[in-house]
Amino acid sequence: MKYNALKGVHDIFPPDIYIWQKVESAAEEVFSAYGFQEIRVPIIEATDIFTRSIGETTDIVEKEMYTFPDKAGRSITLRPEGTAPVVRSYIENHLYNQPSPQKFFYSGAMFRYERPQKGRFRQFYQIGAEAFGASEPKLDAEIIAMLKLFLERLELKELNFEINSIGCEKCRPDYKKALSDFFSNKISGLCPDCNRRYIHNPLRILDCKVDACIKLRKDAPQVTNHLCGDCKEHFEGFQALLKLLNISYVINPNMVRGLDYYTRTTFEVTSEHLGSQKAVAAGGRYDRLVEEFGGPPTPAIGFAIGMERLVEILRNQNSELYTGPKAFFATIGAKADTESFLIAEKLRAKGINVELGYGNASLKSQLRRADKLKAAYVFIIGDDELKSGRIKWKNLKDSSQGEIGIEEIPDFKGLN
RNA sequence: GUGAGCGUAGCUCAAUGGUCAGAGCAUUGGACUGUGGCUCCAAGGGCUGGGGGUUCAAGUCCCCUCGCUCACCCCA
Repeated sequence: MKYNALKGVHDIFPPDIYIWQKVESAAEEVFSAYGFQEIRVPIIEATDIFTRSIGETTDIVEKEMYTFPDKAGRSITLRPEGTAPVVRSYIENHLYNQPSPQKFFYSGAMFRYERPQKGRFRQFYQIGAEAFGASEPKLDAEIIAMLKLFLERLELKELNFEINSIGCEKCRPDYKKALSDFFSNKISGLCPDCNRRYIHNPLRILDCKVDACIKLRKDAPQVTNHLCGDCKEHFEGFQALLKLLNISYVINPNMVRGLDYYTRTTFEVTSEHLGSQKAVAAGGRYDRLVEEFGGPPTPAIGFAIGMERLVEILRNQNSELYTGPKAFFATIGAKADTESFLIAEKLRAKGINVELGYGNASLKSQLRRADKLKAAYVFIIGDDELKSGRIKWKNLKDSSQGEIGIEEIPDFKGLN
């Protein structure tokens, strides 16, 4: 019987795992500098948490969620995204009673039942950040700056920052109507998908890739021209700060985010080094969501980074991240084997990476393995060495050799 | 859910319908009885994704199925 991993899920192991670890530690480091603290929320939640936040008619909710009844018949869903659970936690734990703004980051697996393709999987990982309790554009700009610093820390290049504002509950209905009016006499020219979009979410027509639709929407009203006074002021304030920070960006008025809860600022970071799924990170404001979830009115903003997409880029530009053991003990005979085992324990207790020979292998094959592992030093212990108490060491990089007293190994300069 | 491409050794790939399906790399061992890399030698490793059909003969042609990949939809 041969078992395979399920469609759209993947094992992560060396050498890729080193890239993942590098990304995770960079996130923790950079986000902490901005006052974000880690939060860990469950992978399963009540289904309502997602249907109500993401939107009943979005594709995620309609056909992509892993939803099932638990043994008591409750509807459970594997989280398809991270914002809703964090919002739930924020309210449930009364975190709004802490000084505002409260900032959190998280990292973990998300699940969406989709056909896999490059940069898209059924179980995928996101690093996300959410900040609650401040509506100023300063927070929006801070979030972008943090994302940029994080990406720079990883030496990612050739990334595009796109921003937009999709207004609030006051101005968006007007814009939606203007858009519907504009397309009302063009429906027959739109692709079948856009005909559906026209009914459910006319905003989506704006990012259709069909040529005919692109032509028809050329003179469509732009959301940035339909913002109310407050939203306009917010968007301009946001941009002014980005300019002060020397962050280059483009306004993409056609950028529509897929989740219903977004308000005002939305943004996306894309890379040309990916396939069709080129968004590495994306996010936006969701000033109404906390209140809709039964919390106090609380403006908020967040984003998520697609781990696999990030790793995909890093894999093609990163040098070797693996470092081998500092010491390798090659032994001849049972007594030497035991002796090396005891010395290794002492070194490991000091945090030194030590590897041992196994399985009665010949000295030659032990050295070969040490070389494959990229060990820095090999210590050779046989009967002669045990008798004299002088252990042979060899530097595998420059082939230099020498001897050292068995008791002095923990202080050997090459290991410390 | 829709469309296209591809499935041969751990990996990358060969093999006009015709001997026992091969090579390079990787793995293990040896040449070198206690010194890695380089070189040379050898070994292990395959239900050619699975099933059915055509044929004297199928890795190769046909059908079905499963899987992978890419794209659409949508999204990180």
